[in-house]
Amino acid sequence: MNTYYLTTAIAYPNGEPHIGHAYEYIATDVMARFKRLDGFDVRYLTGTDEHGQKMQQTAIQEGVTPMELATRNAAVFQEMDDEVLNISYDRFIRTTDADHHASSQEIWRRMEANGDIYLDTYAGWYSVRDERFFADEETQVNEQGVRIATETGTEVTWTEEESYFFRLSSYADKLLAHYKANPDFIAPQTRANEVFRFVEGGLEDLSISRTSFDWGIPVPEPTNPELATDKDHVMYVWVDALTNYITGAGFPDAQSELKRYWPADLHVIGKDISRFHCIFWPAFLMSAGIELPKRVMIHGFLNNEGEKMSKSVGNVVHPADWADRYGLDTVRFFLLREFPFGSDGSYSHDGVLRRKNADLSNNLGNLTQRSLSMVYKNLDAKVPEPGELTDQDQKVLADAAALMDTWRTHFEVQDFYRALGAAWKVLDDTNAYFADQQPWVLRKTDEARMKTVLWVTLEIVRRVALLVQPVMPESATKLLDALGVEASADAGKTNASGQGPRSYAAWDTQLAPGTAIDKPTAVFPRHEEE
RNA sequence: GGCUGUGUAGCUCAGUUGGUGAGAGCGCACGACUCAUAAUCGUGAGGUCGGCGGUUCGAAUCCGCCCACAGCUACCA
Repeated sequence: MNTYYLTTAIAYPNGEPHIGHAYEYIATDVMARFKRLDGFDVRYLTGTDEHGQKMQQTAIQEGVTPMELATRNAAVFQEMDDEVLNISYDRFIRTTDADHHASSQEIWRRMEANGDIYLDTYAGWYSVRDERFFADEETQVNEQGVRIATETGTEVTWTEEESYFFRLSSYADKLLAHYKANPDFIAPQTRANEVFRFVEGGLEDLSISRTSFDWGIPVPEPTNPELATDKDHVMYVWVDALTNYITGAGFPDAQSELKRYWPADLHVIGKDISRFHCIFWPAFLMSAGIELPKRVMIHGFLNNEGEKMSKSVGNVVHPADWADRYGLDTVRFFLLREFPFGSDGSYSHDGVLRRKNADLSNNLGNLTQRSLSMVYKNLDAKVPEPGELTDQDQKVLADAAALMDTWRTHFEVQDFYRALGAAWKVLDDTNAYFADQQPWVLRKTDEARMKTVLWVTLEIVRRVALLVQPVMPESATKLLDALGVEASADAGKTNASGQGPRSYAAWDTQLAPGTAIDKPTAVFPRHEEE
């Protein structure tokens, strides 16, 4: 069976999850469910990135240990995945997991064995009060002429500390060659361009350890005596964070049954961390002699009515609030249907409402309801037997049948926006077809023809319902229930979804005449709110 | 400043390698129908395709300049 391994970025759990996190998890979930329904052996990894100075500082402020803080906050993310978003991850990895420690130390050893790690000093703006370094742009010179950290207002001084470095500089050409040979490695193109230009400008070696704090994975004992030191180093968090992707595939256990998943097919990330995934990560892997992931898909940020989401503006949306207000499936649908994945998006209450009422209630929901109602009331609640198909029947059926290939093509590049657009075009046409055929008139004049029209319509609804299971698992399941399609698996939640009447393998298994249906009820009620 | 993009109907956007009179969805107006979730179907509104200039028989689509907006320009994550 073909494997498909995909990941989200792991969240830094020093704050609460917001709709931006949810966006990434949902999109990745949709991709994972799609592949499972399409018969792939899928593994979906998500989790939390728990080390680093900020976690340690936050813990100190709150009077708990870093581990306690991490455990508490990781649980918040995991609960959101489980109880709010219905995310079908296969493992929720925490960078504090024991196997991840082993994995991170092993990739470090391999990079070292390849001669890419050396000991030197790292210089930067250091705040004694905050006990941390600040990047140049995180500092400013105040009115007294003293350089301070913008965030905390404390004085910073130019300081050097011992650090291990990674020879990133020697990987620029190799990276460029890889980008050129693998044009789909980074998407969308505009993000890829940014990465190319950055690398073309030359790369500096990267400081990959810290001695100024200890909340991290210890650097393993060096084998090369020149690297020996009496200081305690922990890994720079990005070394450990990125490595989660191979830990999730069983690294370094050569016997692991998870090994079949590497190289990953897809890393889904936000645009703020493209450099780490498109430059540092492949360089680390090259150094360690590990295959590179096949693709990094970079999504955009969500704006609230065109404005950046921020705590100070007070327009931060909590996923649970949205799910409660509109329904989870509506939220999932909206986020993928409203704007292209890879572009920034803007959401608003009116926008969600329009999508919900127009696309879900009026279009898909009502098409289902009007056709099922006629069957229920006039045809003894049994799926009718179609007669000879007219050109019009065949046209709409063929358009619906073509959606599977269209979706596969678009999903290959995570173009959920166009995939959904194509499906809704078919639904638009089907509503027009239904109105044009006027089955309510045929009821009195030509019952056989009415049966054909109703069967054609229901068959198209079946295909669309089957198709949209990854996007709206709950609602699609209700639609398939209403059509009397025999249940199989779980709408893409597990690999069991790859076969049976609700898998994509059943794409051409048409709706069986004679199937009993229940009294239809609205699957997508219009939005009601005071 | 440099680099990369974007700028098309009220809104969100499509528009292959330049070619019949510039499109879709939503929203809006009017009309039709009544199977259906006050849903659906049809018609329409007539937008200098950011601006100027150029190439061409012909450009939203190529070239140049300009304007506006966004992103990137490394080690907090």
